[in-house]
Amino acid sequence: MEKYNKSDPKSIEKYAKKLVGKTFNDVINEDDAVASEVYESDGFLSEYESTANASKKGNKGRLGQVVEEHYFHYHINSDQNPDFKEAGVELKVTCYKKNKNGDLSAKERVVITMIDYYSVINETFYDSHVWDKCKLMLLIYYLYDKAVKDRYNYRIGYVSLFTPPKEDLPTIESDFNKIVQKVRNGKAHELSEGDTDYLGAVTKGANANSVRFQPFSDIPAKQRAFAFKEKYMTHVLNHYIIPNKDMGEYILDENENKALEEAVIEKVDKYSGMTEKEICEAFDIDYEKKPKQLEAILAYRILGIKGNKAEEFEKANIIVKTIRIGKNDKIKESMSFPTFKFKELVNEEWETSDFFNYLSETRFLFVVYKYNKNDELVMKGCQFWNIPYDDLQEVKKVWIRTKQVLIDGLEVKVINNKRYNNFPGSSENPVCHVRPHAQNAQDTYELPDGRMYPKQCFWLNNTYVLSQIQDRLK
DNA sequence: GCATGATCATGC
DNA sequence: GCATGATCATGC
Repeated sequence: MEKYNKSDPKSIEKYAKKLVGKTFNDVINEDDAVASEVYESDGFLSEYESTANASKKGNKGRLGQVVEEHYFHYHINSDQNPDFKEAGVELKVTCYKKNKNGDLSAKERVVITMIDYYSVINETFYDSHVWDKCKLMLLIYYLYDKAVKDRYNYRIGYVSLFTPPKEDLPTIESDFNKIVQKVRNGKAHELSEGDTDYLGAVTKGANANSVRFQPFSDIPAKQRAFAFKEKYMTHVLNHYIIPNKDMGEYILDENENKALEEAVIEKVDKYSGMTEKEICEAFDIDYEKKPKQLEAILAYRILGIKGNKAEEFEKANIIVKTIRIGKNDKIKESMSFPTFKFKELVNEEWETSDFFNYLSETRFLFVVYKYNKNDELVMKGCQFWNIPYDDLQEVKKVWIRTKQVLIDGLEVKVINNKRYNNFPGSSENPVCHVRPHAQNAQDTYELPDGRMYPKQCFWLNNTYVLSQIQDRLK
């Protein structure tokens, strides 16, 4: 007798839920009789052995194969159909982790399907291949644990069918359109995960040399796949897979039926031209007390958020940055980022470095204010931004120089109790530079040669940031 | 006025 | 206590 009805999603889910609490070794061990039959008749044994060998090398995705072969007993298909074809269900085995504070978060993106640059340009979202593969997924979440040596001993914690909720669909559709538009513009090689909110174009291939042709340009583009981004999957886990979690605050009403970015720009635009003081009055905030970070607070109030956290920004990995343009039409300060550890940076390569990942995966919301003649801050509006491909190549130069300076040994001169160094400065590159970012002189990290030195970070040059602000906001 | 070093303030 | 956003301070 069949253990589940392969044309009924609910039946598949019910059967799959019995996986909760099991490790992958449990799944294999409990599968004795059937498995050996399969191996004998299909020659699966050799294939399984190669799987085991691959997993020792840390090959990912193979845990999914264990569930497919040893629990559902279907052939692994690499064809374009959903895994459970009759039910239209795609199986995704994915990973979550427990943070120090006890919160759970997704450990990885969920890759949906490779992007075929030639066929995707003829698709619209709801008849696209990617929608076909993500509209109904069976998510099997296992807990990542650094202490567990054998990956097959990871334990499955949650199993659930998942359909992207209605309120996310306009945003996901808009993400899809942005990606496809870049391909149509012959810019597939400039795609970046930071271009979009929930659905991203993630690089997929052995290394940076895994490239493909694209239809409207001769420039080879990296292989990429559609994927739900990591932060989006964290949200899915905490709000749909695990019920009853505190729901947080949302910018969009469930029935608003708008893509996130469009809705945000619209809301903020309603206040453009108003002074900070006037916006305070509109929201009953005491301007005379002038709380710190007032500009950031106002941005959230305008978006209908009482606190300083919007669920949509969390799940799209959007960071809000306030920008103040001076009366002289210049931005006074450069833009800082998290500090880096000297000893870690020297062991990184650019393509896999922290800063590369941060810049290419993060999307920013610039909220722009400008000082008027009376020295009042006036709201100009907002824009979403992520670093353009060409500019990221400039950052790469600075990053590589920084690494070389650390390898050669940082040169430090002390003048008037200030330590001057030879990290790349702001006149050296149009896009970014390296500068201290610490609490004080004692707030240090160790250099590769053992000296302690004040924490530093990469900064985007103030002139560069200004050049990225849309004219309508200046 | 700009480049660069230094540090404050807030919130978790 | 620390990360991070924000801004000050100094010298050329």
